[in-house]
Formats: sequence, C-alpha cells, structure tokens
Amino acid sequence: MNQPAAPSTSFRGRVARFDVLVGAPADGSTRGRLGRLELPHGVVETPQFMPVGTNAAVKALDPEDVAAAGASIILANTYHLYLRPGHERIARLGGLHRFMAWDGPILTDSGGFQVVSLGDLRVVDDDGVTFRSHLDGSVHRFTPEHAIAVQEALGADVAVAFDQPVPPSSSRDVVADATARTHRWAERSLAAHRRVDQALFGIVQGGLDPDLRAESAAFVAAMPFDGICLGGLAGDETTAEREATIDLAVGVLAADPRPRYLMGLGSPADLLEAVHRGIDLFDSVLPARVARNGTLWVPGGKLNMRNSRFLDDPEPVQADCPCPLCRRFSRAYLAHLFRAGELLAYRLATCHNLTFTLDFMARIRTALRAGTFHASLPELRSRAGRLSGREAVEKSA
RNA sequence: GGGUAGGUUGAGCAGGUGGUGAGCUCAGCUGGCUGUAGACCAGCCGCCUUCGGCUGUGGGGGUUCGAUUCCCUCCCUGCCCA
Repeated sequence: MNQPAAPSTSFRGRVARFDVLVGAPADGSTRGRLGRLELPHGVVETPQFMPVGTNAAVKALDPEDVAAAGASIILANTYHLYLRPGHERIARLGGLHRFMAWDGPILTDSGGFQVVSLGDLRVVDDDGVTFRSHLDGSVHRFTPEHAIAVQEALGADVAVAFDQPVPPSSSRDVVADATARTHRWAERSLAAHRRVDQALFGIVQGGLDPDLRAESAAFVAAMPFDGICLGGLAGDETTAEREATIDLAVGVLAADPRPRYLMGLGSPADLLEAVHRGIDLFDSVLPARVARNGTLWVPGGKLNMRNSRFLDDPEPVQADCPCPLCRRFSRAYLAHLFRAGELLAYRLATCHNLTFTLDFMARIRTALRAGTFHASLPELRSRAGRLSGREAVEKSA
C-alpha cells in the first residue's frame, strides 16, 4: 500500500531540471525517491545507473547495445579523452555526442579520479595536479579551470567539478587536506564554467570522517551546482563505513532539491542500499568489467562462466532476461566463447550485465513509484544477491 | 644398416657435465575485480591420510657416500646418409 509521501521537490537550473516525482515517505522507512532529471539530450529517470564509457565507448559495445540494455545516460572520461584523441579534436568533430554516436545524455567525469588513482608520477599542489600520461609518459597539468575547459570542449550534458579523492583509509590529515582543496577547486570549477548548455555537478569529499564529510556536504551544497556528487567512496572502506557515510551526507542534503550522485559504486547490492539511503544516480565500471572477466550477474547471485561446469550447460544464463545473450545462446556457448577468447564473449557478457543492472534499477523505480519500496526491500535484496567475497570475509572476521 | 640431435610435471620449452631437480609459456582448476593504465590480476596446477610424507629428469644395469649429471645397454622420436 502507498505510504504517505513527503511533498515533491523540484530543482530548476539553467540547463538541468530535476523533479522528485515520489519523495521519501514521511514515516522515514526509507530515503529512496523517484525522480526525473531533464538534460539537454534527454530525460533520465532516477534512481539511475550510468554505464561507463571511459574512452568514448562502453567497452565491447556498440551504442545501440548500450541503449538496448536500457541505458539512458552514460559516463565518459575527461582525462582519457583529453589525452586521446584530444578534447579539441572531439570539439572539431562536432562534440562527444556526435563523435561516439550516442544521442542521449552524457556525463563527463572531471579527471580528478584518474589523476589521483594513476599513482606514481603525479604531484598535487593547491593550484592543480601535474601528472604523467599513462600512454606515453608526457607531462601534463590539470587545474580546475583546465578540467572545466576540457569538459566544455567535449560538450557532455553534465560536467563535474575537479576534485581530489583520496583512499577512504587515508589519515585524517590527508583527508582534511584533500577535502579543503576539493572545496577550493569546486569554487574555481564553478567560476570557470561558462557553457550554458551544460550542467555542472559539484563533488563532496571528506572520506569516512563524519565531521569532514558533513562539512564537505554542507560546503558543496551551499554552491549553485546542478547536482551533488558523493566522491571517494568506492575504495577500501567496509560496507558499514560506506553506508554510514552515505547516510551522513544525505542527511546533510536532506532538504536539497538537487540530484545526488554516488560516484563509482555499482554492485546490485550497493545500488539498492544506496537508493535506500537517498541516492539518485550511480556509475561504475563493475558490471561491464566483471562481465569481460567472465562473471555474469543473475537474480540472487553470479555465475563465473569460466567454470568448467558450464561447458555442458544448455540453459541460458538467465531464462527471463531479454538481452542478446540470453535470448539466443546457452551457458555452454558463452563458456566456450570465453575459453576460445572470442570477442563475442565480451559483447554478450557486457550486454547481459548491463541489462541486469539497468533492469534492477527499473525494478527499484517501479517499487518507488508504487510506494512499496520499503516493503519490497527483502525481495530486491534477494535479487541483488549474496555478499561479495570481501564482505563475506568481513562478516566472518 | 650408419651418422646425428633429442627423450624433463597435459603440451611446448628452460635448466642441469656428481651434492637434496622441477623454472617458463600455454592448456587446466579456482578466486578477485566498484568516478576503467583492467578482454585484467592473483593463487593452484606429479601422488597422498598435506604444519608432513612419497614419487620423479625414457627403461634396465653399473661406478659412487651420493647420479638428472659419468659408463654400459635397450627402447622411442626427428633429421641426414645409405
């Protein structure tokens, strides 16, 4: 039965518009909410998952595959496209949408994650980051202004402020330092952003420290971004730490009408628990990467298609799945393709995992729309599957 | 028949001219991947009752305290010559 919903909220930016169609119920049973994000290239129903297309391509897929899997918005990467083929070239070729033949909304990550995660030869200072290309070792420099300029050249629907994530396990001093820098860079990103047909999201950092995270959420929320990203959380934190941090940040943003985007998380269980805690948008390489590496997500768990037991299995990976893999091929065939190193394996597996993930989000939205999300949690959790190996270890430890 | 090069864990190779063999690449088995330097990475991969034990460098014999290594012999494979 429908629970009484809090009043709907709306955000009107210059280019982005976000309406909460079904707000979190007043009884506090969940913070999950149903929304509609309007961007220049289309509408995104939230909660929503964005497949990652780092190099202007979702690995192994044609854009038609991505759309068929149910994606309405994808992510592309500023750092990678800046290095190759170059943002100016993409601009000359008509912008990112035309370049990669994806007509729907695109969000570009600012490159902060790469610049920091690429390790070794990089130096962060208060003005920006000097780093070496992972492709040819050449030296480059990103500042908030440059990261914005690159994103404006790419021309995605949504650009993201340049930030400095740090591993969640970092010391408080390191987190505090990076968070303060992220705040200054957020101001500079915002000031540098000119493009009137492109939204801009700000990023909350603060690690796992409650004070720093809350302070960061409040700081970023006070700025006129079109959306709020929660960064620095797809790292080495435990599930409990992650969820506590999301709870805290969303609590600070509770009355904020803008979309909330949790960066980097993408397992079905992560998606569900984060929606439950009030998150609207997600991105992650996980479903596509594990697919390429042979792991297929199915209701209640996963199948490792490299296991010998599938070599004689005539069943589809998931009988009721509409994806190109499950419609026509057996587990035995996919297992064979992986062993043979056939490229088709990567496409079919990726199609499936993205279909599964995006269908899972659709189920979540359906429950939210019906006002039955909280009641559906057990069923959705069951579908999301058992704990990952690491979480299982945490549990038994 | 003569000559020659070889026979090492499923395959292909290393190594080793007296002092406890077994490394590499495939293949095989399993696990991990979360704002993608990832179609990747890690572990296992002779046998067993696995904190240990056993076997093991084509077979057999010999020399030796000790042989994969030296000697004899046989078998098998490739190549060359008859």
